[in-house]
Amino acid sequence: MSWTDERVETLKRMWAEGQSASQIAKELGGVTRNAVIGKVHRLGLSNRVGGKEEDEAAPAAAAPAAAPPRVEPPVAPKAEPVAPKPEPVAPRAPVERPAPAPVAANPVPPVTALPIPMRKAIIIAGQPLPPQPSLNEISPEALASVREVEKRARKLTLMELTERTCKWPIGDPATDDFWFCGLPSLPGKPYCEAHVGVAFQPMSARRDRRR
DNA sequence: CCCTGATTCGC
DNA sequence: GCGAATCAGG
Repeated sequence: MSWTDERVETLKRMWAEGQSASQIAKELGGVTRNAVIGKVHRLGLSNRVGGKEEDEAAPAAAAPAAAPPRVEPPVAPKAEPVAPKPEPVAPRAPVERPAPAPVAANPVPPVTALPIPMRKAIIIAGQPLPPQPSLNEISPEALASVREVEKRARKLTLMELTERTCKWPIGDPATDDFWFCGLPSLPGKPYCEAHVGVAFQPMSARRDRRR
């Protein structure tokens, strides 16, 4: 494989989006993460910050101003089928803010109101999300197992998931009370043993249990 | 052990 | 220019 314009473009885009070198390498295919990192450096965009190099006289303080973290509209936990190019939900990193927006419009800045910033309830772009079967469709044994396991869940965030961590979502995506199981996933499966148990069920058992 | 990016250096 | 090997770290 060679670095065609198109591949370089993809590299630049994903790197700008904050994707890791290994993720980019997987997307591109035919290259290792080392190759990606090497290319990144050669392109001179290793330092993910600063749109443009040097300029030391940087404005000492990037005044807080605290305006960006507005409440995001709750993202519907809809399963997104894996497509050749899963991309749609990636939150574009606002490299540059066009305009500060009408800050003055707000009479009294809520100093004490501290909006929870990190509530990235985004949809995973890897495997499809589990159907979250209703309780009466899960066998009592599996259910007990899952509840037990969820106490030991590693509570990973979306960004911390890898190919071998359980991607079973726990909690309400619309709140901060949300994380992913994160326990070791079964080889080739997106979930850990317990969650595979509730994710993949024989149709017969499923029908028998359904109301 | 899983992962991350940074650097080196033979090709 | 390329990227495997290696380094340094979480």
